[in-house]
Amino acid sequence: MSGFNVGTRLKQLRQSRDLSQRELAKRAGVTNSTISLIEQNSVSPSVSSLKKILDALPVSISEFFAGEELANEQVFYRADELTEIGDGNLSWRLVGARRPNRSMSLLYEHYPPGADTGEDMLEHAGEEGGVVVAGSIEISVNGDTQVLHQGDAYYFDSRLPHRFRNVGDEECVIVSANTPPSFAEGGATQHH
Amino acid sequence: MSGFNVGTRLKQLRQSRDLSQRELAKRAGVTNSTISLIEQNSVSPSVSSLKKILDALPVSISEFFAGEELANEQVFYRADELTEIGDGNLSWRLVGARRPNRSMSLLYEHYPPGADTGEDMLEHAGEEGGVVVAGSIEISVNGDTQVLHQGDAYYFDSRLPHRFRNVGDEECVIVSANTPPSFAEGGATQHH
DNA sequence: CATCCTTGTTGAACATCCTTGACAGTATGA
DNA sequence: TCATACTGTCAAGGATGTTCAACAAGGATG
Repeated sequence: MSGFNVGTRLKQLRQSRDLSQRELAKRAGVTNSTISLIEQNSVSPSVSSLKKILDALPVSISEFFAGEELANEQVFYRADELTEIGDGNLSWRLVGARRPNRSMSLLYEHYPPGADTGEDMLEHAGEEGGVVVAGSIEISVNGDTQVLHQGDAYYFDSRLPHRFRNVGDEECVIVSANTPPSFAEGGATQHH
Repeated sequence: MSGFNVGTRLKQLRQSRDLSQRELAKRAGVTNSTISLIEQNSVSPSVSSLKKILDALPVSISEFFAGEELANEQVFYRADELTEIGDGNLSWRLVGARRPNRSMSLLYEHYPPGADTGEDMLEHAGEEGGVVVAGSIEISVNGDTQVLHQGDAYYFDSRLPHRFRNVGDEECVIVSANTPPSFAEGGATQHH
């Protein structure tokens, strides 16, 4: 069952946009037969063909493939069920399992006064964003440093070097989300 | 530039896991030649082959393709900069632009007492999760109904029918994240 | 040094994907 | 009714992806 139903997914997307196989094919630069065969799962398209087709919808490839699996998973998490991944310095509570087959990870972060994410700037794949729920925090992204207060928010590409530090004198609470899940790997070297 | 560098990306992933082409090929059930050719971008693999290979890493296909574009985007958002998308009934504040080329959307949600997401159950592609920051909320997912309080959290596949309702007598505040971005499409019909 | 193992690459054969061009089914209108 | 235009499907062959088997380069061992 490695196949994943590419055909059905494509058909849904095409029909939701009210396109005929021929119309989509024309925009994508392939033939209608290609679309037909793929939709019937008669062939497993090459990535290049699929990309051409998705570009014409338009739908990103990652979007196309997002949202497989995941069912019969835990939905609700009581406050004391969140997995603690703090290191004494600061407290991060992860919503859900540590190696979830999920497209993002959700964190409930608590920074005591003076806490930070370490000396080095963090850089990793994915995107992250969050909302400051209480207190204030100093965030540096790609050389730009700002202090955010309650109700403020941030969002950036995690490949940009970044760092968090609580420069206030009260605890800072942030709810944040990262994609792809940063805490998926076993290693503890990579924070945030 | 429709190609996207599949080969380089695969090579990075393989090497980061300290696998040889032959070892990965063996686990994936393909030949080392296939890996070699793909990594050199000499061919654009079929989806089925690529999936076999990624399964062996393991890396999800969507993860593999995630993280293009996005740079020079706004990073920090002051509380009053969040785009309001409430409908009088409840207040949702979106972190970032309305049609971002992003892998998730981040929301600062405020449910007054009695507010809900409407009569019908919501169902859409993607995943969503959140943390209750203040107050309490009743959430139904796939027939399972729970009341979450401050510090509690949730995470589920958005294709499962779901609904939110504030059954308490104080405002409920939630920070939530959705993927893929739910508010990407222009239509206002689809909530959450 | 030779030997052995591993690495990644490549040509020829084979398997699969993709296009060409035709076909049947349905709907609209003259 | 006939014509036209649209829909999706399919067989045959050309184009592309994949395998098999051989090869060269590098490291380790003796």
